[in-house]
Amino acid sequence: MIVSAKGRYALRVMIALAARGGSEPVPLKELSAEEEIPHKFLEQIMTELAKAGLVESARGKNGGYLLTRSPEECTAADILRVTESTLAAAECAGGGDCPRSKTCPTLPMWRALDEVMDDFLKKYTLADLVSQRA
Amino acid sequence: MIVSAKGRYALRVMIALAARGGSEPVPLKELSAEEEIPHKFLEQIMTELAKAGLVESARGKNGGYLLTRSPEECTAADILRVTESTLAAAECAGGGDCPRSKTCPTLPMWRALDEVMDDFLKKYTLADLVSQRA
DNA sequence: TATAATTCCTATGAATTTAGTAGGAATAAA
DNA sequence: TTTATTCCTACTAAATTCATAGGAATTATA
Repeated sequence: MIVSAKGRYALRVMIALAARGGSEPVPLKELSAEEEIPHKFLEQIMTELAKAGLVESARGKNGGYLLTRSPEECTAADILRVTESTLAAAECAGGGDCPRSKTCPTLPMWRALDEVMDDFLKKYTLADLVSQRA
Repeated sequence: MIVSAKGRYALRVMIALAARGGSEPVPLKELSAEEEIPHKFLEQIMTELAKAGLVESARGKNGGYLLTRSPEECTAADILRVTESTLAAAECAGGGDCPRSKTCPTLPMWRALDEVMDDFLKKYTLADLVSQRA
């Protein structure tokens, strides 16, 4: 049970963007260097974050990425929901497709765990996380 | 972020054993059929559970598996700790090996999430789970 | 003692997912 | 027109997950 590198990278990049606080787009190249994330991999991640509306991009020279919301209004849950194919603890938790779902003794637990995790991750905003930096 | 099939199988098998409540060893064959888990895969899982001391095995004819503790004293956390290679939300959470760990703004969150999940899973005993069955 | 039913052990393999790479087209500033 | 950037599509290597396979060791019982 683990958060993927993609998810961890996404979170770190978003924190880095929040820490800058600026209105100037930050080029991927800088983010990649700063956070030591492979350039092309980060490119894919930024694309997903942009599609989800968490960042916006500026193309061409002097382009880059910017947060679309204030750091107080963007949570770890928002970000991880984008990059993690599923945030569910067990895939069953979503699942209408499991034939056992009607009588499965573990399903309620998985559902409850999902909620606990989601509630937890919602409590951490980018603003909170930036202030954690040493 | 997901619990593996192995972990889900393990939990279900342990619940099935708890539901029987008996002192007769239950052969893997029955568990496999009842829970629709591939026989040879379940064999591996039972071996791990046995090594961890959660079940004991009886070899030879009329052999099988038995819980070593009462269902009230065995939690979902105990079981998943055995089968999930890591229960940690992010691998960093364990990590002395990450060079960022000293200043990483996300590490405290991952650690806290681990604790939340572990506390949650500790609250579910096999006795609780058996009583959830329809 | 033979037989049948079981666990134990070791190895292998297929499918999926994850993490990363590659090359170039489109866009925009200077 | 050059340069710096994002955008798009495809590919690939490695790891992990989910099994499968075959037979050895052990034990009850007829």
